[in-house]
Amino acid sequence: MSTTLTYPHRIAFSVEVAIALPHRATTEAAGGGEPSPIMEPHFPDRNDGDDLIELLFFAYRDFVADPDRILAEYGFGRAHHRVLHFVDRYPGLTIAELLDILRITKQSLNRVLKDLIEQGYIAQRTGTNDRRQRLLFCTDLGIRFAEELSRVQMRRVARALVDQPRRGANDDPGEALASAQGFLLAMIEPEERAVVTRLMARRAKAAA
Amino acid sequence: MSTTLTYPHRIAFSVEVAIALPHRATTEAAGGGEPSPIMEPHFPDRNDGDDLIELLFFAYRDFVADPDRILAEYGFGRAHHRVLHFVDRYPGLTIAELLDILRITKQSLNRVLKDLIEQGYIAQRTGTNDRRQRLLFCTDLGIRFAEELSRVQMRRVARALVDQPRRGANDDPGEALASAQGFLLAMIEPEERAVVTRLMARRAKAAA
DNA sequence: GAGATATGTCAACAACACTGACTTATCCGC
DNA sequence: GCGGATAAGTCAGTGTTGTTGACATATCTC
Repeated sequence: MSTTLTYPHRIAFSVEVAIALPHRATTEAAGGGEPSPIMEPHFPDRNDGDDLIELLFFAYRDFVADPDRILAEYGFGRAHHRVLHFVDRYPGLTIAELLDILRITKQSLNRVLKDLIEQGYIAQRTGTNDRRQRLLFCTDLGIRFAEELSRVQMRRVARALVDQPRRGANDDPGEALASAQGFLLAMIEPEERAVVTRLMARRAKAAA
Repeated sequence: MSTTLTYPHRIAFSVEVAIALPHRATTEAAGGGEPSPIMEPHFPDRNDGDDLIELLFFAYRDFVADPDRILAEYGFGRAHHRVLHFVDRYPGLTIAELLDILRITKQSLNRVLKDLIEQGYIAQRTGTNDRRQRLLFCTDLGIRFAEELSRVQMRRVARALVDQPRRGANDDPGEALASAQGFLLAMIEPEERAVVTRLMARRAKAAA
């Protein structure tokens, strides 16, 4: 069986220019007299940066539109999805951890969490180490719902890696995956990157 | 002057597995009898897809947090930013075009647009070809404000391309830019990709 | 036992999206 | 030039999701 990869849309705008400056220039080594400015990376052509900013907007717009359609059928919103997703993927998450992930207030979280608990998608258990904590878990119903929502987003992401226009010899979707993960991770606030990787490592560990 | 590129955070989770299937398998060519299923791309390891989904969430979360801080000082919100951004980058945009970009209702747009017009950031001109249209332009004030908001996002994106962990020989930030643009474009709804590239091409043309 | 911490809750409010209905100005085809 | 379609503006009501501020309860830690 022969298969063909199709690249339906090639990028029309210029991508040839590179970032001129590294994150920090090591000018300190040169001499002692000059002040040591932190060199900011920048785009030689502003349009490149703007294109990326806009593409992120468009990508996210369509990325959330998929689950939104399903959520509407259930009478839930995006906020419910986010909670369900993280509880599904990180069983035993505490309220405090969830608040730090979502960056919302306790009151905002509680509203949607209460909906999900009352309707049987999420269950709470008192922490064993610390009985003040409420550990969050998905019920079977919750797992199935999370799965259904995940499916459409997974499909879009997988398709993106396949459809993604290829540059030169870099023709491997595994490369595309690593590349996309690297870029998105680097978009996260630097001090927060370790927090995110640690969170995700937790999942990898649980699977093993 | 010698410079060093620093790669502060390497990805800890596995990225070695590839997408198994192309967007559409051309099984139609083989025979007539079998139904022709549309083969969906998928992840051999679900965790890879989930990681990407979560990274997109975290990246977007921090990406919008930058301008949000500035907007709060001006008494504006995210919705104002989106309008200002697109009007700034695509002068002469019509209401209908803006609605299609933002995917919101006329009423939602009007509320924030009115704020921006009243406070002198955006001006309207009646269309010349079609006098029903209201063409949108940024005032000098609007351009400066858009620039200020753009700067922080541009900084994050440029830094991401430099900080992004490199895979093998692929050590060029220009490559990283093209790669990120390709991925994000491919995340857009397929029928909409051409619309977006056409929009962006408009800007490239205007610059020439 | 005292203070810190994790969580839950009440109330009010703001931003931003929605629907539905209606108006005005303009364009385009006959 | 008339009539229907189209671009835009507006009024009114509603829902989701975020916020602040204040306060209660249970539990941990010292």
